[in-house]
Amino acid sequence: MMLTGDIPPNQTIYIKNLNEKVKKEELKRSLYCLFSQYGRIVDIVALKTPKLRGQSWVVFSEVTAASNAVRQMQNFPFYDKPMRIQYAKSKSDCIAKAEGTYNKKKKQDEKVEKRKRTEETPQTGAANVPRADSNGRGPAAASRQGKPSAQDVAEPNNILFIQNLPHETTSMMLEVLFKQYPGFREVRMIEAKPGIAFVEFDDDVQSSVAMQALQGFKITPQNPMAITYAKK
DNA sequence: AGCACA
Repeated sequence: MMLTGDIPPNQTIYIKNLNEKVKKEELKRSLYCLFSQYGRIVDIVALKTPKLRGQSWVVFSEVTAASNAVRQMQNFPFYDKPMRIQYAKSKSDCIAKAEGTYNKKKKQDEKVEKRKRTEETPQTGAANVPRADSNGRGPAAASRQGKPSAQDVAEPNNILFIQNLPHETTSMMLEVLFKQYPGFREVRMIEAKPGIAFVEFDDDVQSSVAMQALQGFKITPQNPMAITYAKK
């Protein structure tokens, strides 16, 4: 159980060992899709600077959401690499700002302190790296109501389980909806069980994107789709 | 391996 080290809980999680080939915007979108099942996401930070590539911070509005995410998504294979998740070491700026405890001057001081420390340790060759990009807020904080409690959320996988469909729904109808998302494979319905369906994608990132996009979609006004990952 | 947000 060395998963989180001894870092105290934080509503921001720090993810490393991410696939560095994935472009920043796509990475943020996929992280958003994957982690929004645990709670409301306030911000996602990802930088591609040499020091920070392959890492991201996902900021939740609640510490409990972060805790569930740390446990349940630990080592989850994401773009072919297992995610390593910990709590972030410090509070995210966006949270400090919301709490009114953000202090710009203090931050600058901390930065020069850090710089000093790294300059004291002998550098092998490498000169100071000029700062590269740092744009991009995370995806807007959209929320979904009626979220199931995080402990009974099925493990993410490439097959979605759709419930609360009107009984007249056909697989053709669902196909039209789901095939607009990349990686779509097929819809499966069971004659004997109206109102539910399984939709398969090539991988769990793609299924997550579709889930996020179509969650709550109404085929009739009385039938908002309830999409979860299928149990294996 | 690597803890930022301007």
